[in-house]
Amino acid sequence: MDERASWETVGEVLRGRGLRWTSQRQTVIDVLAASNGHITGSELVERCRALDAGTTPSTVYRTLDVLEDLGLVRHGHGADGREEFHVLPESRHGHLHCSSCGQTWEIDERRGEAVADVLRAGDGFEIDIGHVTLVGLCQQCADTARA
Amino acid sequence: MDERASWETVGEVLRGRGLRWTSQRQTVIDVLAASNGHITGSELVERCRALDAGTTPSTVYRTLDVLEDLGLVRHGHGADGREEFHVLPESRHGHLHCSSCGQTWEIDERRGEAVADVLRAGDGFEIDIGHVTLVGLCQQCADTARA
DNA sequence: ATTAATGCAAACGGTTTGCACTACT
DNA sequence: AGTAGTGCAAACCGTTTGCATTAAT
Repeated sequence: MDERASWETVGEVLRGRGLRWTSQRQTVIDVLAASNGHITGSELVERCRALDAGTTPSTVYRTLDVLEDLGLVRHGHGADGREEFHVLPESRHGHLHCSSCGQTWEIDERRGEAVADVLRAGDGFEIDIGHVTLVGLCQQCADTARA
Repeated sequence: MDERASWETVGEVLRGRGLRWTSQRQTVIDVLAASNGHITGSELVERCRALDAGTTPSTVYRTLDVLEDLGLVRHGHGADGREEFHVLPESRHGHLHCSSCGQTWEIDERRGEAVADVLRAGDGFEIDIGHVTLVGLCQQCADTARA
């Protein structure tokens, strides 16, 4: 009991809690495992549909809820405000989104810690760096803008 | 021409651009001027309706678009991903939202600069600190959680 | 008189819900 | 058999759009 959830053990963990292991959940897990660590709700739905054409949004979102309970994903919000899910296990990282070129980068743990330090030093705020996507201009676009 | 917009001069600036100064826009401006610097789209609609019961969402959102063109507001996204408008002129600041108690604080310019420095130092990313609301735990809630 | 702006109502996209049905345990 | 999970369709919320009408210039 009280097993740690991971992609391989989700099934058992679910069953251990009286929940069930279904092919739809399998599909969601497959897509999450193949994602690069973050994905929006609707992207997830699309990709699931690619694997299983019968995928329903409601099932996907409901599955995300239980996976969040298990600690396998955490939700946040992307640059445009849409729900975004961070796939665990992974280092707690944040995201940078360039509003000019549209690319997204990760903020590695070290740099995230530095940001957290600044805010903590200010007034003790414990930031959850992974909850939102920071927006701005990447070096390249910033340079272009200055030129 | 090329006038700088401000709450007092919006009317002239609009007219200078061939646009019009209407009572509905007046209402939106009134609400914005009375706001504490940030407000969501739907909040704005509500408050406008309080002043003028006939306020329509479409008009409010369309007005926000032109005000953004004039540089009087900038849009971003709040903790829950909803559109949030920052009212100018004001120092470029960010927001901190405590996911536990729900309160929101401002990140003053100095601290925002410090955060920007960290990211700029990392890879030259020019963050727009005002575009998103950072989420985490305020000191009080963080302490409670630790206890 | 022009044409920008409004109000309405409908459409949108992403997400959530109620409910009868299916299928894991 | 029991009940968690599903699929569907409809509802939701905030926001956007088309279009005929109103009103600022």
